[in-house]
Amino acid sequence: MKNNFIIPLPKTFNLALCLDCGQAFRWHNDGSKWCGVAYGKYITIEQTETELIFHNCTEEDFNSIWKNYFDLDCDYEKIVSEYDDNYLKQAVKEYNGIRILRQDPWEALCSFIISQNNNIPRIKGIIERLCEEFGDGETRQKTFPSAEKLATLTVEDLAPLRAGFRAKYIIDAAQKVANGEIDFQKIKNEPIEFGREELQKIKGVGAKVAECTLLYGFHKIEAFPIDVWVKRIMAEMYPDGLPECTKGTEGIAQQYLFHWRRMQNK
DNA sequence: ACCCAGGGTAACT
DNA sequence: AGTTACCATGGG
Repeated sequence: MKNNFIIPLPKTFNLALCLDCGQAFRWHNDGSKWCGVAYGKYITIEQTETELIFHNCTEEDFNSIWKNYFDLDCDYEKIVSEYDDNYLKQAVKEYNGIRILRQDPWEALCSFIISQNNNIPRIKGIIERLCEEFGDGETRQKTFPSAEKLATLTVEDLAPLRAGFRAKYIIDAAQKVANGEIDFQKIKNEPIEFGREELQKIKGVGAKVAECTLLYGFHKIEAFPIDVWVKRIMAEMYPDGLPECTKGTEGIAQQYLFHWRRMQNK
């Protein structure tokens, strides 16, 4: 039985919002704790009034995985405090504490390929079946299968996922990543425009999926994915474009606006 | 039964 | 260069 690792609740941090605002698809709430897998590790996390509790977690795992995953070195308070726009201020007022998770690039790419023309509950289902079928580890705690693993499979092998027309896109992405045709290290280091062009060489990856991959998988926070909800936001609120205060951190504004606008319809 | 979903592709004008 | 049908599947 390992010990828990506990830190004071960071400023501008809300665990439930981070994990359930449509950027990551492998987390679920069991009542008080959030359970999920990232970077090959299963964990349960709990947010209290004053603390963040990482259950069965060593200090080493916190420092090498979770501190980075939750982007704890980034000063979100400073970023959202510079919003001088009424819509953004309202979104932050209602949903303060959303952060852009630093997800694994391959998981982000594969997840958002699956997301196309799909709804979030079903995206989660397909990804869950993908991990259960082809990931490693214990049931319900399996790792996200690597590109190398998926590159050995065929479209027919993916039938149990019920991913529809997306199956062929998953295979193509896995092959191009596994054989080095797509170089994640270079995408990480080069300006965002390189990643945009590179990722769209994959079948089934267009502007939007590329943008999501760059934002969530490579932490290019200037990326600005435009899905049907953001399209509505732009038409309804920003016909002349985003306000100046979001320059350079458009992806963070996007996440607040996306979640805010989606919640309005419920 | 119907419309829609964190879109992309290919085949049209 | 700018539209549009079609793609699998299932949630609401």
